[in-house]
Amino acid sequence: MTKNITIHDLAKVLGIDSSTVSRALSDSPRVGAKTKEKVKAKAKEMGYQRNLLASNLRTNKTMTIGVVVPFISRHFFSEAIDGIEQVASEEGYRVIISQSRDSFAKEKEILDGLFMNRIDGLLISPTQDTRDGEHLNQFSQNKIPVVLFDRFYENSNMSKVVLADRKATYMITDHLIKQGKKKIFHLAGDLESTMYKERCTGYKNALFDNGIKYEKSYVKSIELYADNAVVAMKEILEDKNNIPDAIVCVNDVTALAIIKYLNESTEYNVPEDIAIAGFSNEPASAIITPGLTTVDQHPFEIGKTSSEMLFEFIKDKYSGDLSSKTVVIQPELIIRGSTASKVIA
Amino acid sequence: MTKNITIHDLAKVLGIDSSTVSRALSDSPRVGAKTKEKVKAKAKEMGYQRNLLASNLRTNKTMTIGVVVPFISRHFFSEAIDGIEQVASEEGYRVIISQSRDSFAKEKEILDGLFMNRIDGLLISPTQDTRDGEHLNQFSQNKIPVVLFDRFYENSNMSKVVLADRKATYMITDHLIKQGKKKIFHLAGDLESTMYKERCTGYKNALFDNGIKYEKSYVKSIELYADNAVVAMKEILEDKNNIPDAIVCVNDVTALAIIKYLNESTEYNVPEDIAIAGFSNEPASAIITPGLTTVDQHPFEIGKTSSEMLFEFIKDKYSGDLSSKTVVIQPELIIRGSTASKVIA
DNA sequence: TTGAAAGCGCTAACAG
DNA sequence: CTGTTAGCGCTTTCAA
Repeated sequence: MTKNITIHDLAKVLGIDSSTVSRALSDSPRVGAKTKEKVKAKAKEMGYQRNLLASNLRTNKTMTIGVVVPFISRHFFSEAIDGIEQVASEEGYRVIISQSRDSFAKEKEILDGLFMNRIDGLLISPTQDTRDGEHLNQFSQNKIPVVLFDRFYENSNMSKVVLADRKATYMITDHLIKQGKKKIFHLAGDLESTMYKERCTGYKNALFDNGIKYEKSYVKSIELYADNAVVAMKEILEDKNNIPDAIVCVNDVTALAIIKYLNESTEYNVPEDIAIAGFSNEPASAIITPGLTTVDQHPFEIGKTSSEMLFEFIKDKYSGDLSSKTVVIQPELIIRGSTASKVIA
Repeated sequence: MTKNITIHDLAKVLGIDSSTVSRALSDSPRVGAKTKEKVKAKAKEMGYQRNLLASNLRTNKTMTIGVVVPFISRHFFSEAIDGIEQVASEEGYRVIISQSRDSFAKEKEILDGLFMNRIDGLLISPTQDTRDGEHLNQFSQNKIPVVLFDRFYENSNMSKVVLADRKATYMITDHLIKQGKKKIFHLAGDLESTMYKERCTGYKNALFDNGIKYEKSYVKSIELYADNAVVAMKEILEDKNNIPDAIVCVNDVTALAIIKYLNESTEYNVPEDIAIAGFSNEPASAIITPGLTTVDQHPFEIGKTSSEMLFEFIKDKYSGDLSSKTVVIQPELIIRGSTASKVIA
């Protein structure tokens, strides 16, 4: 191990004090121009690389933010991370990314680790099971700003950037109604979760505003995997007297699976017999035939916005209150063939 | 800012020395059981959180690895990162993830930053433009292990985990030939890049081994975006006397775009008239109709394997040489409808 | 404009 | 089993 060279090594070689070297390297105005040059030249020559561990310990800043998401590889999160990383990198910050795999215990562990590493700020999209922000207190108490994004828990007064989930499903459902659909089912996720509850509410509200009676039995709550969606669809089709003419799915994966299933293995066609709508605008939704009507969550923008908010807080550290702030990102309805009305189709 | 409490605070309260506290907290065998308990209880009571900056500075280890990829949100990389993060987390390491956006300058900047943060190991999938490993020397010189994954540069003697790219396109091309295709084009990427060159070689070799003459004009090198693929396809179709019966695309995005274009806007159908094959097995390739024949790169496994290799090196730090090691991941041919032969179709 | 000196919070000899 | 002591490499008063 070639010993890393330090400011003391530089100082010795140059015959000056290490504090001067330190100042020179950080462009302090309190050091002579010639000295500065000499120091920098020597530093480059000797391949000096500042030890940020020492620097951070001293200054109690790390220029690093933590990001915690349930699953890194999910389209939504990887796009959001892209946005976060971009902003952070412009601000000169590094990003530590961890995934909780939707385990509350792991999330807690990660947060402790990040705290011990003295991150300057935290962006987190909490676990499904995260029902309160107890484990985030260590950050707030030490004036380390926290911004939640996408997911959050109720009664939280922390700052957050979220999608107008309710509005999104409202837009979709309303669109279906305008296409002439009457019997609209909703394939929901876990209704204990704030997010899926909101989406369900959007669906209900759209029905209500259009004078359509809400039928509780039209809402099927499942674990959101492709296979489960097909199973649920089969069950729905068993009641021949009660075949839906549209289904509002709470994500794209289930919607895509249902389209494939209906078109390839049943007598029902999409969209002629049953219209299908998804949620997320994943890449595949533009590829399938017919194209999947869905809603774009603008994940990159959510990441970017939450990250920008975080840096506002980081910079305001001394000036202001870290009072709760909420930004709501607007969904965008993407209309494709899977919900075309019979007339148009 | 509630001042963070330190081992000294604990020591004072308990009336013992801070070094004993330190030992107790790290479960050193050289401290009494009762003392250990007392210390730990007090630590929990007072909400003590170890300052890893100080610890790391002292031990010269950070329990952190760096990961650098061109684009975080690309399916391949986000899956690979998933694998990396999983292994790292099991090993008790944190992961700093950065994206170079395929800019060599940014990559260099990132690496300097990671070095200054004294990461314990580095996983990197270099930029297209990275032609040598000069900027990686600071790591190797300080015995910080580096593992390249997916991409690498030629003449590098660094350890790496890569896909058998050449074999992958060989398998695809061979499959097409077995399906009776004779006039097989290749839609390639930048042929200056090692990876795309390899893929092109696989295509050529398969032709050769099957006694089919290689026609230089059948290889079109483009920037790999959907739009460009369609443009290239149009150009190809202009020569009515020379319509291909199959196209080996160097990625899925271009293949998907071409299938959509051919089936929706031309007289040619996939696979009856022209068979199309992709590369990557992205989610959408299973969704499109017909399904896209492609090759799975096992990105998660590539990430996992490279990460495991890195930790081997990290642990071997004192025992052994960091000699160059290469693991080649085998591609998996995924056959779907887009290359079905006329007979079968 | 520069130097001297202290200390961030922790760990690890060494000593007892 | 526990305490003393030194120091990781840096920044930052304070003094000159």
